[in-house]
Amino acid sequence: MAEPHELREKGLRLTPQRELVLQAVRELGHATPEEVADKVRLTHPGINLSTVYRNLETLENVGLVQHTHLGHGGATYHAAEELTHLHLVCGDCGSVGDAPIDVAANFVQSLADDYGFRTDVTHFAIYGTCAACVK
Amino acid sequence: MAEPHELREKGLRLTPQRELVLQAVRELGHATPEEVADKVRLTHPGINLSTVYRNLETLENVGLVQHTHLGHGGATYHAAEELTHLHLVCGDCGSVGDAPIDVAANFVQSLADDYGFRTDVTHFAIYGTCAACVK
DNA sequence: CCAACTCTTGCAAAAGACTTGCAATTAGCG
DNA sequence: CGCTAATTGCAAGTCTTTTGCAAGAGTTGG
Repeated sequence: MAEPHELREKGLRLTPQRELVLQAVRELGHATPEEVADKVRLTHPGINLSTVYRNLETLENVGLVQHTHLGHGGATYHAAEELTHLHLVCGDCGSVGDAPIDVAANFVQSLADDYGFRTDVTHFAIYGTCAACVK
Repeated sequence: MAEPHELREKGLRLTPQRELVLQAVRELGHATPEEVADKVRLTHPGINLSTVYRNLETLENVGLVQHTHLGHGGATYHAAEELTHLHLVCGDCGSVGDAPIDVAANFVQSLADDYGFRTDVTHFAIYGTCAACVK
């Protein structure tokens, strides 16, 4: 096995906690630190919440995960591979839908052209009312 | 004077604290609850922070102010009249720029057409890097 | 103008979310 | 195998926002 483990490639130590946190983020799609901790605890009950927070931060620094703000208070984490969509947060029912980034392409372009603003379109959630609640 | 004071029209009691909070939000453009409290305290030192929180909530319920998420943790409040622009939050320098809503018109339309999602474009901040920091 | 009825305020405590200091543990390297 | 530095667990701490409750006001009807 010549697979140097992605974590090591990033210059990180390979600890079970770290792997579990990354795996949990990937499996959950998007989740708060608390949810990640719960997920991890299913198989590894002893893990500490601050370890989860620190690992999320570390993993974000090396680009394996990323966080987004879904409106309320806390951040939500995603695996980097998954950041190919926008989040449509419904203020009524709280659901989080997805939409491909392309939908925003023109918008992003306009901001760049008119304001010189380089938009990180995956970082923010789009807030509104989902189709189901509009009815 | 047949002016029934906008607050009373909304069915709210007219208290000095309430007026001051509303006025502070209007003068500040956009501000966190903490900032509103500081502003109000300049002229009315005794006001309690929880009163500010409660009034912001009350004023939001009747539609005189509204809150937006600018990325980090806390909410930011705006006078309802002012919600005619987007917020461009720079992740580098933390500045908050404005852009007219029109820039997002196409984007909003696409989301409505393709996903039936009715976007509240003023509720979320646009995250990215401002022109100054891009350089 | 007064009394009664609610809505509001202040205060203090509490809850929630995240951070930090520190000692013990452990991964990675020679 | 043994060392060094990164990492973990734990506890305490910070910061922001919320909540319970009694005291204090704004309103309305009389």
